[in-house]
Amino acid sequence: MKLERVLVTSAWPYIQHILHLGNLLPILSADVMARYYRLKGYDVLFVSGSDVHGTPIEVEAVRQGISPKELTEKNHERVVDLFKKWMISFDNYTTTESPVHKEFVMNFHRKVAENGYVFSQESELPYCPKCKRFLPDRFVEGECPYCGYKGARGDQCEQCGRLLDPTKLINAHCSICGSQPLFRKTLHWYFDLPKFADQLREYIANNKQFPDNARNFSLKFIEEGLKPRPMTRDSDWGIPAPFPGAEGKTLYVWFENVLGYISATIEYFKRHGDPDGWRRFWFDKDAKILCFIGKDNIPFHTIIFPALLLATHEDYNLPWNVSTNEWLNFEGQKSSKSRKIGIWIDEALKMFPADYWRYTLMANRPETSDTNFTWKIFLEKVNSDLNDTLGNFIHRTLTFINNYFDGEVPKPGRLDKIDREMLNAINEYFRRVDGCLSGFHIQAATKNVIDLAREGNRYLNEKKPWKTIKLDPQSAATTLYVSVQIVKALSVLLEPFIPSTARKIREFLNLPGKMQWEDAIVPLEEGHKIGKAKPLFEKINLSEEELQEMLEEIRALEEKVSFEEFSRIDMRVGRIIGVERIPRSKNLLKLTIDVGMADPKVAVAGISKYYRPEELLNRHIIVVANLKPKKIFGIESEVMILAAQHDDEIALIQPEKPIRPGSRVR
RNA sequence: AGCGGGGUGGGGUAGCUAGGUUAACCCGCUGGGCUCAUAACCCAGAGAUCGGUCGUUCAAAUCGACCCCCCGCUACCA
Repeated sequence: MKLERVLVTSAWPYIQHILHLGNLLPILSADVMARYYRLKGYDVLFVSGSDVHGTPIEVEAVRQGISPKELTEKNHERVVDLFKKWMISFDNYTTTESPVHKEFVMNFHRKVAENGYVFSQESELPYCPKCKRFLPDRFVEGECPYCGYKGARGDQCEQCGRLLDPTKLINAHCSICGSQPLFRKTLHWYFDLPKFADQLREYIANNKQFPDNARNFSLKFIEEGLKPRPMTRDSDWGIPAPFPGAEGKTLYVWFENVLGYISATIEYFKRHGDPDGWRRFWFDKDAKILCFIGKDNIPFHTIIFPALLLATHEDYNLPWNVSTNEWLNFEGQKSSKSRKIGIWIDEALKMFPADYWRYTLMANRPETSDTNFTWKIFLEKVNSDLNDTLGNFIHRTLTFINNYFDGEVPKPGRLDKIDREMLNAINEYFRRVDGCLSGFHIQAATKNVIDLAREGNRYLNEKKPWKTIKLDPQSAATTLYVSVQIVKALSVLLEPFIPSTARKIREFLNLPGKMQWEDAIVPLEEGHKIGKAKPLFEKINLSEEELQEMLEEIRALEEKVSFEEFSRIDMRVGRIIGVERIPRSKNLLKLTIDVGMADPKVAVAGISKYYRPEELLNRHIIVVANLKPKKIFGIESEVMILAAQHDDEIALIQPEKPIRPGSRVR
């Protein structure tokens, strides 16, 4: 049998902020599908990355008073960590600053230009003399010349809806600093999109997978007439435009971030010592490119990206499907960082485990229309679906087997009609979930998984093994044999959606961590020993209001450390009385530090690249004295020394004059 | 303004592309059952003529026209 090959991608998030739950939808959807395909044994690669270029990021960096590089490196690191906690199974999550990406993009566009699809043209654009930058239309604000609305943006008036031009605004000002923009002539490079109209129309019309929202939108878009698209920006932060005469210009983000799908594939295979491996995904005609995006990204994925690929004349695979989700609103309103509407992915995990959110988001995934996240829905999904229906079914089944059958899958007796129907139903639900997922109906797939657990509960109630165990033990054995097969199926079927929980169930069942999709319907054998079950979920006994308060408390904590919290950190002056290198480590020193107590304390510090042992001896430094001890390289590190770090440079924090070791720092 | 999507029992979500059995499912509500299990589980019932009007048809939630309302997009908010 030929191995199916799928490249799963999710839109590259802008990371001027941490993402909110809505931003996570395409990523989470892609993860569900990537996990599903891996279980099916397909050759899968799941890639994405942080989009670190673009004006919103520059503006946010200015606001925070740091460079775009600093801002995006900081956020990228946080986001990578968060995706791990959300169990997003990326094979490669990179950034648009990756050298592989930059090099690939520049070569790519050189080719596109050589093929004659790029031309330059002069235009007058708004320029802010104070910010020293050209302003994208939406960063120019002023009075609408039609309706007089004061907050109109240069691209459109939000009041009357008319399309505007920054030159038309009355009292135009820069939305960043408020000063009056000048109009300056500048040369830009354009991508000759109209040349691809026919090919694109055919590509979109013939694509059977595209969801209706993506197809209709795109066809309409082409019908209305494609226009050449500006590819360059007057900005330093970005990828240099590789066109002759375009020195000092960078590529507009939408002409490089979508190419990240390719460069991230290249980067992955480079790292794995197979530099040509990426071609199997991008050129072999049986490989499929599957993109997950939010609906605002449709034209970039169905029009611009395919057109760019066509412009190379290299026969790249075009996206096989662009699975597009609608918006997730929060209690009826759009998520907004500034107005603090919505839930951010770091906050969410401080409230509840990732699986609670993953399930709620996928069970309520906006597929045909915008949906709402409300605390009411969250409570319903977690308490009712996960805890009561799913969790309790698994718990009652496994507990029964432990209590009455010594923890062994019982030997079934003669199967009656109900038993046979139940076993058939497992296969039926397996097929349904499989069908839903292969058609990208993720919401329906979650429903069918939970429905299987519901069937299980119904079956148990009908068979009443707690009665038959006394009157007809063989019947009880049969019932639990059947029930545990449902649990087995669930332990696989749940994997794409709530992987941590699925893994826990397999641990209860003494099954390996890695399974195949088809294993869901392979019965556990009689006599198979299972473990003790514990509740999989915890019911949330909070009201909607209390949940909102909990979120706000978490948010408040994030912003400010209370004095009490700060006071818990016991910082002391210490004197270094012993230094030794730790063998086999690259950068570790074992420091013995006098902190004013009878016994000196040990700190393992990663500073041997920066300081020689003799430089450190007898120095007064600052330590955190009440840190939880941690073993590093087999040595118990009891305290932590403080140092400032910038890039590859570090500086130890020292008291400004000698003071008795053990003195408190506050 | 144009375009796209949507308006389905009290709340939520399917169904509509290929019109046709009693409009499905979850939550909630009412009544009952069970006691293995996580105050869980199961059964039964009430509750919508599918935004409105007109039309096509033997037959429309499903197709068409018009209208009302909501959301999104319109090229730098998933």
